[in-house]
Amino acid sequence: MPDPAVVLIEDEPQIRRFLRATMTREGYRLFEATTGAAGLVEVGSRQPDVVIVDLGLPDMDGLAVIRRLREWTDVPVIVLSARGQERDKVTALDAGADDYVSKPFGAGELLARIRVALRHTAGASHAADEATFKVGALQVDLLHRRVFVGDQEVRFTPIEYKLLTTLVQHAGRVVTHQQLLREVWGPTHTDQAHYVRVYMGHLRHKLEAEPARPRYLLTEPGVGYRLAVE
Amino acid sequence: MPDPAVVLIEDEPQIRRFLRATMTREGYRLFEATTGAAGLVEVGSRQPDVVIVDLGLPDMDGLAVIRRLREWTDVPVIVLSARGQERDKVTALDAGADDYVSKPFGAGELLARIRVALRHTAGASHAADEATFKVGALQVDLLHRRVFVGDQEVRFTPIEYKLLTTLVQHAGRVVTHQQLLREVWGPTHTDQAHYVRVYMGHLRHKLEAEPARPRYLLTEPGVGYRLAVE
DNA sequence: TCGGATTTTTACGAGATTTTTACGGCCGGC
DNA sequence: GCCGGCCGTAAAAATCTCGTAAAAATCCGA
Repeated sequence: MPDPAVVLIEDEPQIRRFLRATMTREGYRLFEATTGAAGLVEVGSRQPDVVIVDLGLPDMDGLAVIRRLREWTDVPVIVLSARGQERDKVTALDAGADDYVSKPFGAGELLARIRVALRHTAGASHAADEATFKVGALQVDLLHRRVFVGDQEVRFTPIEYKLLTTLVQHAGRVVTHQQLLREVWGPTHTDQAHYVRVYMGHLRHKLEAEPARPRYLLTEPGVGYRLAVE
Repeated sequence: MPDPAVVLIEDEPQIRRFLRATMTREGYRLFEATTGAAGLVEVGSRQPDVVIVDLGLPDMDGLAVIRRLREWTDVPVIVLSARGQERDKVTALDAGADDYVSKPFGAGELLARIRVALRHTAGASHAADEATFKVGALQVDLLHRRVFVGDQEVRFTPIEYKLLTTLVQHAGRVVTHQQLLREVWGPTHTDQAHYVRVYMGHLRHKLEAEPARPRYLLTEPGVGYRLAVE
């Protein structure tokens, strides 16, 4: 493996300088971003092996950054935070973070936790996924939250988009009604199976040339739905 | 997934009691060991989804436990420790631990970190699950829930598919009517033996070249059915 | 607060699936 | 040979699922 790449999303110059020094000394390639928005772009373009994100960012909540990342990548995310409250930790970890380090932290500990994260991805091959999914004329840009059919952009409501990305993450495999309800509407709505039918109708209406004969959004009768792959 | 299994290696009765209460309440199956040696045995026999190990054990160093575990398993290990020194954390993490929680800790944080560990293994098994059953021209792709005869895809209703996969899971062995009814229709229908005959007919009609002379779905008269292997 | 967008509910017909029923053949025991 | 149980097949009946439309409730930004 070449030197591991790390994206650091952090606004405090002091901490950035400190980490830049340690990380480069340890042989990491470090890419920095000072806002959440810039960080998301950086992760998309650099495809790093680890992301370190501060919870207190100027433009958007660090939690939102984690959730946006998790829409399209499984890259390990380590949270830095000035707040050491248990509630903050639980929220961040459940939002998709892999580790949580409270400030002030020691360089040694952070580096050790980065090594743990790298060990994890060494086993799993798909550390850095592709950020756009394509099949036929359909194109889903998970990084920028944009969807195209041919060169025509299609707009979606939040639930429609979440439903689509859930299918994208399991593209080619069947996703059960239960799974979709849990992922999109939360674990409390797993009995409202008709929600899925209604919204799958919306998606087909917007994406398919012939909504009644879907090419991408396939029904698996009695089980759930499947997004076609090439 | 059934309830996740956790092995706890910890000598302090107070902490054991505390964790026993919280973990069972959260729906985990907890197995306890009070010494490192017993812990290693417990992990070997229970094959848990997560291991929690205290660094200060009476018989052997917690670090040694971690190293011994890493000789043969990648199961996530979360370290509990009274010592919060950075040096201890680095040593434990580099020895193979996946996470390090200092005492005193909150139940919420530990549970959240356990969920992170479970997420990791869920993703890993996912990728490794390249399970497809083959015999002759028949091909059952369990991961994608697709079945082929030759290169022709065959579609199945939920019950048909469940019946087929039940046979696949015991391929080469006889599966009794009772067993099939219990697995497919649930324990309340074990007296409707003709269901199996009707549906076995469907399967043969869809899979066999000559349904009357089955090559894959064999009848074991008076007992049940058997799926042929090479 | 208003108006539009979005989500949640409700209803229903077409079609697929499951369940039930019926019947004919086969085989071993009597 | 006759009978009863087991097996396979077919088809009718009951039930459930899916897609669709549209009304009602809710949310959200101006």
